[in-house]
Amino acid sequence: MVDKRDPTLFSEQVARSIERDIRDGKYDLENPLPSEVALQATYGVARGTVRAALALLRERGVVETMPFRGTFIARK
Amino acid sequence: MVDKRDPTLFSEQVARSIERDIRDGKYDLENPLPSEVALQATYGVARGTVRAALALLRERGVVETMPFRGTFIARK
DNA sequence: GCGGATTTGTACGTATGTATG
DNA sequence: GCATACATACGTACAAATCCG
Repeated sequence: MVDKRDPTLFSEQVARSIERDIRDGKYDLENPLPSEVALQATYGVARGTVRAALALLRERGVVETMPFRGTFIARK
Repeated sequence: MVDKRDPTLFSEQVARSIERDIRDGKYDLENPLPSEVALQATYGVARGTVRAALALLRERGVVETMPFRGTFIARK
């Protein structure tokens, strides 16, 4: 869940949380991260916010999105 | 096998691979290409995806499908 | 010619991602 | 935030035509 009293943008909060989960080995390389709809429910934000967070992680080289397939951890 | 981390659509990946095999002389003109079920196993995708790939190759004039008989290399 | 196996054709349903209003 | 429409992909099931022992 996002902290609504944290001045950090929701999208940034979500991005950091997802990145933390990746670093903690919560996800594997072969399978996609939870869907946008699932993440939306997990963090209690709108789907657009989830997409913004994923866009940040793409820019940072943390994840890669495969059209129609899902978002994966970026391979180095 | 299809590369699940390649952003190219599965159907496009399969189509290119089949076309490559044809150009490499892997198949002959007299006999049908491997069946959809065989290709499904070869590439690790659903049959619908194989059919989508073959549809692409038909549009490109690479193959011809004989209903209930099989898909053949297109005669020029 | 018979009957089973094979192959393509068709139709669902589900899930996901994309795009738009 | 929500609704709609569409595309890709998977899985399943069955129908129809063909092939072959």
